[in-house]
Amino acid sequence: MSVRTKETCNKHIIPVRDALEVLGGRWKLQLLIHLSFGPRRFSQLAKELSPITDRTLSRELKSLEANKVITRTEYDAFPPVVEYKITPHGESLFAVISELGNWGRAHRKLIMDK
Amino acid sequence: MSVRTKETCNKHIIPVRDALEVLGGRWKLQLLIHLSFGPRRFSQLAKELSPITDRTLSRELKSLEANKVITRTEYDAFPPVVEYKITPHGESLFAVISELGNWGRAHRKLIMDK
DNA sequence: GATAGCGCTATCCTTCAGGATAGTAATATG
DNA sequence: CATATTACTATCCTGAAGGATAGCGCTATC
Repeated sequence: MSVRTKETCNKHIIPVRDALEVLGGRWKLQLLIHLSFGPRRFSQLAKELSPITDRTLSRELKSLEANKVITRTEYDAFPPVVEYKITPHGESLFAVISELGNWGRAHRKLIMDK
Repeated sequence: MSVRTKETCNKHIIPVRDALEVLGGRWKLQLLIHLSFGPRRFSQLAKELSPITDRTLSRELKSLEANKVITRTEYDAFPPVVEYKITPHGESLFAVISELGNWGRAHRKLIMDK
């Protein structure tokens, strides 16, 4: 352990932020969970996550893909067929999601009880 | 396990969201980490988290207090003395913060390499 | 009497995530 | 020839988070 400069603090904080960013926003978590049940096509996700808009779904998928948490596979067909699928790296997120859920349940209990 | 209706999905998602909300935003995580080194006064936090504004610091502290993650203690003095301190419930967050950090570090490595 | 110190609150402003709506390419089907 | 289908993109708009700046109550010190 080194001294508590702003820099050493940030070194601890940045990876936490990175993780929070991957999960952040209104849709990424839901998206991930739906994809955890198996690969999905764009329109299928749009239905399952309704009322998400196409624009937003498209952006969120790109963000997850950029973070290598899902893959995008395009098949040569018309109308287009594109499949989204969780990567092993994406799977590894579920351990921490489950920890967040455990804390969240304890939290809810504490807050609710008087 | 029950069927995968929107409702059962949400039941899993909501506590995760609760946890993410407690940590969310630009400052709460930093605030928590600084408080993990010991109780702090308002102006002390303002300096340590500079360039946070008073307005924002005040709101963030209230949010953490409402979530019972910190306590606020007011001493009878002038100029005012107010002390903020992590609760045991707040301490319990650090386990999941550390998990987030671990995933974040692995993530950064994966994304950076090639 | 002016100024400083602490822990705020009030007002105004900017930024940005995400919603609403519409349009596109290329083919198949009626 | 019109229409449907799929996976998007383009444009415009709203609401909410958070920044900038100023002020307040009460006392102590110069």
